[in-house]
Amino acid sequence: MTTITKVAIVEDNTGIRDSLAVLINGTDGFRCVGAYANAEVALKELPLHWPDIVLMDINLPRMSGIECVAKLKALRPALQIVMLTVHMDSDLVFKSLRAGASGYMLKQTQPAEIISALNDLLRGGAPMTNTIARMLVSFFQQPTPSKETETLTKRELEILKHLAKGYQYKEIADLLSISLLTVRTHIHNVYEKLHVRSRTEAVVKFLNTDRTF
Amino acid sequence: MTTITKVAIVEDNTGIRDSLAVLINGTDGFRCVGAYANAEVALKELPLHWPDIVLMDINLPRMSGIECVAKLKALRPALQIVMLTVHMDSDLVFKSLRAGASGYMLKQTQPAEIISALNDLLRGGAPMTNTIARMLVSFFQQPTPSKETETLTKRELEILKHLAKGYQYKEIADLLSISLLTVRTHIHNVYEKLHVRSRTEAVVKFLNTDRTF
DNA sequence: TAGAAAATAGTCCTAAAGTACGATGGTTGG
DNA sequence: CCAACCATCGTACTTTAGGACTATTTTCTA
Repeated sequence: MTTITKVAIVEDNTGIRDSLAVLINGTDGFRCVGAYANAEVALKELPLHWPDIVLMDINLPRMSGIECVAKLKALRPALQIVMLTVHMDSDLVFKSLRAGASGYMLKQTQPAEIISALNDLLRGGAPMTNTIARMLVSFFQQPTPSKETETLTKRELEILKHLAKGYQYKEIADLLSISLLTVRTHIHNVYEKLHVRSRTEAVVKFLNTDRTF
Repeated sequence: MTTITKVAIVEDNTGIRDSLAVLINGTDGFRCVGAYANAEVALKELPLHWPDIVLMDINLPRMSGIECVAKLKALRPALQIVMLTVHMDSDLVFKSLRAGASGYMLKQTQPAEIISALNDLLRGGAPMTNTIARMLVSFFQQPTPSKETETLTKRELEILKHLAKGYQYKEIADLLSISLLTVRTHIHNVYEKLHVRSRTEAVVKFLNTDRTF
């Protein structure tokens, strides 16, 4: 069985758009089923014949590619989208991913790599440049230095986790079958160890360090 | 100039450890400068002759590879560490990254790919399997569905951000040069829109959705 | 096994947060 | 132009959180 993967392109530069279309149609197993110059047209046309994958430019006139991704994903969550861009702004990368993009490539990428990115997507991967991979990894590494929560005891950490879920003293006391007063004592100790003075500060500090719950 | 990249191995399985050493020493530009069977020895020996890269097994007797990574990174932040493992548990992946690992590969990876992972690291990348890349991307995508914060007005969002920094009503009022009463009204409206009943709940919801600040 | 650390519980008091209302300009899109 | 929304400020009241202490019982661990 030779399944054809349908790919659509959203890119305002005519030259690049056509090159991509030629590249895709020239590759076995892929077919370009649509090429649009802006987000508005894409949003109107794509739902008529859904492709499997969309190559999306970020810099589009009026509505940005990121906004377009969000809207497309809302309509069809299974759609796979790879962002294409010239610059690699970390802010845009994260926004794209949060909007629902599954990959992020630079426009100057070699044609062969574009194709391997598509194949990667089909195999359940998330194609991206190595710089972007490092950016994502850095996001997780960053919070580590602040090891203040490591000094917390098990019980204190447990209570802090409940705090981070929005429970109030009395609720935590009931959940753990201990006195409200004990809960308060623990929380007081947590505040001292984390050098904070309120629930919210403690929770923020906790969420930024121990993202393991 | 031919710079040699020094690589060390921490792996309890003798066979795998030796294979890796042979592979590395057999590759131009790389040299295996140490191979240790457990975390304790590695922690003792590595600081004597720091390598550029460490290949770290996750499943080690007693102290886990993750803990070892954390300790090594604390001693030498510039050290690059790639985790090696048989299974791909998402929890372990995130914990490894948070501990300071820069890459994450499976043991059954082809020798050639191990080497290309090392090269990727040297070029500033973060070598990982495509499944793991997708896991990282999914982490950012996940929060998106909850679009409740989108209904907030600019002012409400602004105040919510201050709440998320731990400021209290009076401080926010002073910062924005408005009345404490106004702050309270805004926050009250935020609570209604987010369907929460306390600062902490609102902040948690906010941090889980709008990680873009 | 003695000492330290952790978990438990308490009182008294103050400050902050939250609820439930009402009200007034200003802006804006249909 | 008007309805809807937004930002602003207010009163009266209740509830929760937090500070500053003290104190007992468990549970580790050196």
